[in-house]
Amino acid sequence: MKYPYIREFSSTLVNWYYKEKRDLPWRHTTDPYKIWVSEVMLQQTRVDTVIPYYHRFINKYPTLESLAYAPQEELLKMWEGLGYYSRARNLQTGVREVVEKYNSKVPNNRHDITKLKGVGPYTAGAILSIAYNEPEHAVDGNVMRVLSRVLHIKEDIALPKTKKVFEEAVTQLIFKKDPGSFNQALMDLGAQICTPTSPKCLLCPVREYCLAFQEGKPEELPIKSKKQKNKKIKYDIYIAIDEDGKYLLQKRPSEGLLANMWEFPMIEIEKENILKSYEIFQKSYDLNITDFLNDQLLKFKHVFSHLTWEMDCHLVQVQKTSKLPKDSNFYSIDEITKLPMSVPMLRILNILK
DNA sequence: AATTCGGGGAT
DNA sequence: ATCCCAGAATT
Repeated sequence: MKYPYIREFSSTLVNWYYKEKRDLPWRHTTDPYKIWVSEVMLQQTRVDTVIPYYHRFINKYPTLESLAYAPQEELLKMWEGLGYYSRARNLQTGVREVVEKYNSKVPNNRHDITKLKGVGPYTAGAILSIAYNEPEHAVDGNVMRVLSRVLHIKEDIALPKTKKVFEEAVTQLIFKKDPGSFNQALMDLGAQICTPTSPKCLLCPVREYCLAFQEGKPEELPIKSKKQKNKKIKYDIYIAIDEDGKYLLQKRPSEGLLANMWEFPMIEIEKENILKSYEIFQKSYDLNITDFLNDQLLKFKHVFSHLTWEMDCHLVQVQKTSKLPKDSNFYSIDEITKLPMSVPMLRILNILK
């Protein structure tokens, strides 16, 4: 399609951004490493959530090298509560690649930077445009919403191939004097004005260039199809205390959900189970429950994006055993506090404190 | 192309 | 409850 107001749209948008942009921590630097950290944290995560994590993370790991040499458990602890923990592991992998293969210089072209672990099309474009002033697209959900309205694009944004349409659009629209500001302006507009529901069109600096506003129904765009189904899994959680008052913890596998994070032992409740869950627990950890201290310590749900855990927590006294399974051990509360744990496990830990 | 990965805030 | 957020990796 032809969109006749490219120059006016782009300069108007950027001028609005210069005047109205939010004062965010990562907007005080052009260090590609720090921009990288911020962009990874911001993946599927709100600005307000990221800000305190960003400060603490940069304070702890101010340089590529400091992150490259950090112990993974310490890194995960820094990421604790932020979610999508593979982002942290992939970021460290990517940072190590830069230190080793690129002499600690973050690549300044899409070909090389996209090869880095955890750096996809969006993050590549964000780093290149913001840190290196390169005219590269950075299309996220925000940008697709804004441009679906401005350009009246009715293709399903849930389909992977649709993103190309927006990437090509940005490539044509981008403000080449200041690509980083242009990309961030699109996102700021999406966050503050062109919101998912009830967009503030009367405050929009580019509404006279917006085809959806002219059509009268900007809130009906973008079009997005699929909704994911949410499976439920029930667990009995065993908070097991030994004779020394220490608690049994299990480290999760190195792949999959909450990889390498610690948790109180979880026994999935399945209908076809013949044994009671406490029997399975005793058998798996090769120990004996000597006392059921509290069979209704805490019962709650935790909702992930693609599944829900229903957790029933039991406090039990156990006899210490010398043959615990791999990656499990007894720890004091102080020791537990230093280990990375998921939010539902932190909730249990808080009850114990 | 579809699924898997967290968690929280807005509606 | 539902949506969606400065997405990427895996299948």
